Amino acid sequence: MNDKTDTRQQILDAAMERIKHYGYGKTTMAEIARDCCMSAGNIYRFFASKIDIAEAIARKLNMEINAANAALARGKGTALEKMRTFHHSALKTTFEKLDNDAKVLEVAEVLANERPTFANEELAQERVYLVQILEQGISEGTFAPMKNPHFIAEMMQSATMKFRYPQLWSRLTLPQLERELDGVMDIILAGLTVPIQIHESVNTE
Amino acid sequence: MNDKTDTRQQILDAAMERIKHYGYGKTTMAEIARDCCMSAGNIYRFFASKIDIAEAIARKLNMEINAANAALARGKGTALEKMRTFHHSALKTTFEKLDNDAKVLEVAEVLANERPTFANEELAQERVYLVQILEQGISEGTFAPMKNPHFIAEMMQSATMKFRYPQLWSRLTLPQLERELDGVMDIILAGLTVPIQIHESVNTE
DNA sequence: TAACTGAACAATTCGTTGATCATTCACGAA
DNA sequence: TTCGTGAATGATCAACGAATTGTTCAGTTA
Repeated sequence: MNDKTDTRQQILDAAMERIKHYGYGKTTMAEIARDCCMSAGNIYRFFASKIDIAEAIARKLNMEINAANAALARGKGTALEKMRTFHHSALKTTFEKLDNDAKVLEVAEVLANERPTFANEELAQERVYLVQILEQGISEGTFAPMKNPHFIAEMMQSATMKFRYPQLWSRLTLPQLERELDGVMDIILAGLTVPIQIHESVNTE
Repeated sequence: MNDKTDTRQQILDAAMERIKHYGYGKTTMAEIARDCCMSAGNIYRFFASKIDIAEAIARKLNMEINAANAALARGKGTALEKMRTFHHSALKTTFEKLDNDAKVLEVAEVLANERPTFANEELAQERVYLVQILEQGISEGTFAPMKNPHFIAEMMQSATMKFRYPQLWSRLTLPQLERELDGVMDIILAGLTVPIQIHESVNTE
């Protein structure tokens, strides 16, 4: 059983190395196999398809981010500070990935196309930490009590969606984006200090 | 001089008709010319390029939207109502365009690539109306006085960015999107009732 | 039995070629 | 001069056979 996970890991390492250098598209199963001194066919005993290898890699990277977010959520600091830090480091991580090696972005793009639910899983996981921070803020008295913190977390993700998609940053620098994110957070955090009004339905006709 | 604008308009009409039916890519200059009983070369006496025709069409459509927004901004109703209506009709318009004929979206995409500043111009125009509504809200006492309404308007656009890009709506229905937009607006509008705190700088390291 | 191979197959990409199209321009008609 | 033509040009696109690559599987090895 340990053999099995070892070989699996070996394949993942070889794939990660190649993808970092050449990108997902230019990395072939035969090459990954050669790096592992095995046949291409044998890889399929460990991964059902090429895209599954990419997914496994992404899942690993995300686990690190989630661990950092978990630490942030339960660590020292006010809920306000944590909220800002949370979103700022998400932005910074994405930006630096884009800056250093665009290869990571290629994987993200392919994954978004072929595994449409994967990004949603990630967002759902992130919301767990957002809810923790929201609840801390409520018990601190910074945030007004809210009926459904999970829904609020979803809305926060919605409002900061722009900062997740490099395609939407037409030539903006990191400082510009950070300033913009700060502005959005100013409004949102102010909004959370007030009891949220349930809106009346709006007629757009 | 009137001949000139007439011919120009004739070209625009023919182009719009063809693009609506066949899309931008599948509409050729020769076809537009034929519809106008002229040679393809002659079109270039009125438009510098094919993409300029698309831009002129988009500019025309946007003028209508801007007129509606201007009417909304100066019309009856509270600032809160107007803010919601403003964003809801933007969403609804985009959604319906997507639903009815995806051809319009093709034009938007090509335009975004070849005329990167065009979308920014549109956003800037939209902000003019947002600022008017914000100022109405301030004088009504609904919104807290703010140092820079124009910046706030920019942040509102940032936070509602998701609702402008159909590519980000992975199979969401209009009611789902509307509910989400309502949630985001709930938080933002709540935030605007409170004096915005200037955030402290955040260290993400 | 479990791990693995390599040939076979199907799907996708690639490279070439011919056609189409946007754009230009020398020239003609009004 | 103004409005227009239509042929020439170079860029882009579509088509299609060839090559590459992802995936499967009968069979070999240990």
